Formats: sequence, structure tokens, C-alpha cells
Amino acid sequence: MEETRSLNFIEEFIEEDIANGKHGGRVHTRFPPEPNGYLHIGHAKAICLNFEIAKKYGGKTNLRFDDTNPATEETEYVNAIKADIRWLGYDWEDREYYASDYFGQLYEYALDLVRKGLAYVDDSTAEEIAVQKGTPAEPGKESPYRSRSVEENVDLFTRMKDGEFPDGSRVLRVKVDLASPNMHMRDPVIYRIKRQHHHRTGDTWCIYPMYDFAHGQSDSIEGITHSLCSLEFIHHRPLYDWFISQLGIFPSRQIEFARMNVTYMITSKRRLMQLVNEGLVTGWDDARMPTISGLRRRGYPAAAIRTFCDKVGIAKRDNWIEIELLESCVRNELNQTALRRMAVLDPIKLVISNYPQGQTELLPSENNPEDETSGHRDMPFSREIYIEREDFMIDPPKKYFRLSPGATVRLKSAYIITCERAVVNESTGEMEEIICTYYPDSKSGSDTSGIKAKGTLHWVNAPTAVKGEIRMYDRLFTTENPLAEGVDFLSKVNLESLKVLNNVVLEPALAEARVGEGFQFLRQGYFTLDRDSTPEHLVFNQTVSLKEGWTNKE
RNA sequence: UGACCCAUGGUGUAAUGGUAACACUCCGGUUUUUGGUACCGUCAUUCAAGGUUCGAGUCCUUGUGGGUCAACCA
Repeated sequence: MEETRSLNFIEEFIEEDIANGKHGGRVHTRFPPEPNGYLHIGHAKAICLNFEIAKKYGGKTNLRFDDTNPATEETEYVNAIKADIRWLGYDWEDREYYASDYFGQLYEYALDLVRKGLAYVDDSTAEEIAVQKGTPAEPGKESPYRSRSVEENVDLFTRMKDGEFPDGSRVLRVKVDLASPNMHMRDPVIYRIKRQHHHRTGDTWCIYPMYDFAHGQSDSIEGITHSLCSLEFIHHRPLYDWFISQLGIFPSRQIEFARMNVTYMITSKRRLMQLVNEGLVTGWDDARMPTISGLRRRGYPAAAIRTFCDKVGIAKRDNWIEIELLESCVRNELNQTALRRMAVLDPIKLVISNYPQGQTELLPSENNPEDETSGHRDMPFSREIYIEREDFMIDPPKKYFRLSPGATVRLKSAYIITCERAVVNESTGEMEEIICTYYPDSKSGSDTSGIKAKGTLHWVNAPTAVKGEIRMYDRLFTTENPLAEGVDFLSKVNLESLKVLNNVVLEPALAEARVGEGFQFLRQGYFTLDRDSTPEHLVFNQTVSLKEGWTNKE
């Protein structure tokens, strides 16, 4: 049975190109990050799209760093970006490229345009050029330097490259169409003078190409057949095509799709950096951040992110993806793969008064009911255990299936117990422990008691409990769209998005957890061991809660 | 008030001229030694108005609404 999936509009274009025999049916895409920040969930969509579409059509995907602005780009980001893409599960093999690899070629292309009389050196200031460009409603005006001779332009551009002029004093512009309703066609700047140390080319160059002159040509040089980018570049496409045609180089095709918005998230590198700099999060990989590194630390599996990027779809309309879809993908993945463990987040002691003093038995408990091959582990059980404080109520509401005086529940993988009473500290009024009795013949797996218990509780054996810390997370923002107009997004940061629980007790098997490993803590949610952990102090991040079926709405 | 892009349930994506599908969310139910999972059910006549057609979510026109574009950023 093959599931027939409809094509998205990009796949339709590609299949059309293949059917027409374009490029011999070859498909080659690229992911072109600028190494000036960390990758986020929005980049994940682009990464998945480019790699998956190439895979689907038997093609390849290049990784290309778009490093044409040395003022903001750093090697640190290059390394982080590569690690994130690999973690997501994609491999660019030996095709790791940099736009800066092409600086020489790009310079030759520019010289070619100058010689063809299609580019000129402009001495105008940035402000003057902005004025010359006009407005969307009025056409632009010619720069006084537009009519320089080819010889003079060749001379001046060469000297720009040779470092004879100060930064910002001149630019190279291309002669396209000053009357075009498309602002990008009004003689765009393609080279600027900028004495900045470049992370790869060092001080070799003092002129750097602009995006429009670097991106498309890089695609072309690499033989990229389909250059997928976000909608805001749609106005650049005529220029993209113009360069290809004037230069007579390999015709890559740019196709634009809508980037996604995810509720309660932002995907602006600048604003993400603000969160870091203002100390509202602990870093780029804070588990609340929408960065790939943040999601990873939070415990979101790469497979879940890939599924999410697939389910989100590809189209051209503005869209708001509900964060619930992402969480659903995460739960679905973790439900299949995460080992079940027990942890009590807010413990209260429970004493089984008729259980033999000093006795301990090992009770087997399944590692994952969704995966028969996952086996089981043995959980120690004795007279004193911990249960969740919220699993006991002196005076319960009608449909409370948990413990209360006289109530009977099952301890998961152990025995059925009945609550006798609660011990309250007379001076503080605080509940100190719960006294219960158990039914020896109700042991899990060999229950002959015939007793029915409505609720099942998770628990941790007291003498062997491992203490730990759990970081509980909530959405980073208080509104679905923190960038909605009228307010500063920083005022929408949820100041209660992190709650640290320091009094957690964990079952002993958890001492063997590895950093990044995901578990389901029964009845609580999914958690992953944080890198802040030490053998003496385990720290778990809450990845996502379990879906809540019942809530105590009095 | 220039040009370009877009318009299908609460959200996202499908339906490629033949009578609106799938997923998430929400709400209700069945099963359950996780109030999880699984399973079942409820929730839209497609922005508006004209037109073409036997037939329009799909094609055409005009509106309306939303978005994008005027960095020596990418």
C-alpha cells in the first residue's frame, strides 16, 4: 500500500522541470545560512525542505555559508550551525562551501559587467543613493556618476579592490532600470568598501559583494538547480535572473515559499540575541529558546522536528503554526521511544503499615508498553515510599481517582493499597505522611485479590530514592505573537517560564541516564537529562508534559 | 495612494473544472495497572460581487482584506 501524497507547489515546479528535461533531470539544492547567529526552528524548516526534496528526486544538497558581511560573521557560528544540521540528521558530505570561496570569481564577474558598460563606480554617499532611488511611487534619478566611461570604471573598481579608497567612499552599482517599479532594479549596489577581517579570507579583500551579487552567482557556480528561499526575496528574483542572463552563467532557478510563524515563538536572530544579552534566558541553548540547540537541550528529538517540518507544509500564504502541533510531534515520537521511569516531583512519604519492616522486594516494570522489545527494569519496593503530594486529598472532589482517607488505588507495577489516614504536623499544620495498608495478593502480574482500583499512582521507594533537580518549563512568551504591534516584545516574556524543583526523588535506574536521553516519567511527562548534571546531582529538563486528561476544576 | 505575493474550519495543508480531505486543537465517548497511548464521534459549502460553464474552492473581471519591497544587511 503506497500512500499517495499530493505535491506541494515546489515539487510541482521540479517535476515540471524534470519532465521538460531541464538540466538533464538533475535536482540540486542548497542550504545557505549566514554565520552570524544560531539556527532556529525556522531554519529547521528550510533545512528539511532542501535536504528532503533533493533526497526525493535523487539529488544533492550543498551547505553554503553566505559569508559576505565580515562585520557580523564568525567561525563560532559556522561550527554551531554545522553541529545543528548534523544533529537534525542531514549530511552535506564533502559539499561544504562558502560564498567567500567565490570572492575571486565574483570580482571577475563584476569586472565583466563593468567592461560591458553595465556597472559603474558611484561616489555618492549612501544617503544620496537612497534619494536617487526614489520611492515606490516615483521613479529613481540617475546618479551623476552613472555616465562614467568604461575605462574610468575599470580603473576605479580595480583601485577600490586595491585599497586606494577609504571605507564607504565609493560603491559599484549595476545599471538596470531606474524607472522600474521594483526598487531592487533601480541600480542596486553590488560592491562596497569595507576593511574588516573576514573569518575565512582574512584581510585579503577590502571590498565585499552584496547579497544580490553573491547569492545567485554562488548558486550558479555550484550548479544549484532549484534555489529555495523565503517570500521576502521574491522582489529580488528579477535581479537574480538579470545577473544570470547578463553574465551568461548557469541558470539556477529561485523559488520562494512562505516562512512559518510558530505561536509563542520568535525567529528573529536579533531579538533572540536580545533575550540572551538581557539575561532573560541563560544562553542561545536555553531550553526555552526556539533555537535548534535550545530545542535539543529541551529534549525535542530530531525526528520529531523533522516530522513537524513535514507536517507544516509548504505554501505561499502567511501562516501561524500552533505550537501544539510541534508538541504533538514530540509526544508522538517520545511515546514510541522513551523509556518509562518513575519520578516524584513533589514528594510526600507514604508508609504501608502492614508491610514487613526491613523487607525489600524487586518488582519488574515495563520499560515501554509501546515497544515490546524494550524489556523491563526491577524497581525496589519496601514499607516506605514517596508519592506525589497532589495524589492525596483529605477532602476530594467527586471524580478524584487518587488517594484520600478510605480510598483504594493501585501502585503502578506493585500493590493495591487503601489509605488509612494522614499524619499532620500539629505545629505547622502540614501533612507529613500518609498511612496505608496493602493487599499482599494484589501484586502486579499475579493479582488474585479481585479488588478493583480506579486510579494508579506512580511512586519511588524511599530508602533507595535518588535526589534530583527538575526544571519545569512553560512558554517563553505570554502571548501567541509577542511581536504584535504596539508593544515591546520583551514585555511579553513569561517571567514564570522556568520553575526549578529541587526536592525531586527519582527511581534508582535513573542514575544511569545519559545526557540528552529522553524518558517518560509516568503520569508526568517527558524529561531529558541536562548537561548541567553531575553523578551526584541529576538535573532533568521537562521536555513536554503528558496530555492532561483530567484537571481538578473544583 | 506604485509594483509584486496571498486569501479553503480555531490552526496548517489538500482537493489540478465533477459535489470539500487529512493532521493538530477543542469538546464528548470506548478501552486502559500511566486521567498517557490507541480507538470512535461532533466542529467549514471555500473573503465578496459579477461572469464563463451542464457543472466553479479551482477559470475570468472588479472589489475587499492581509503581507512584502525604497540597508554600502542577508
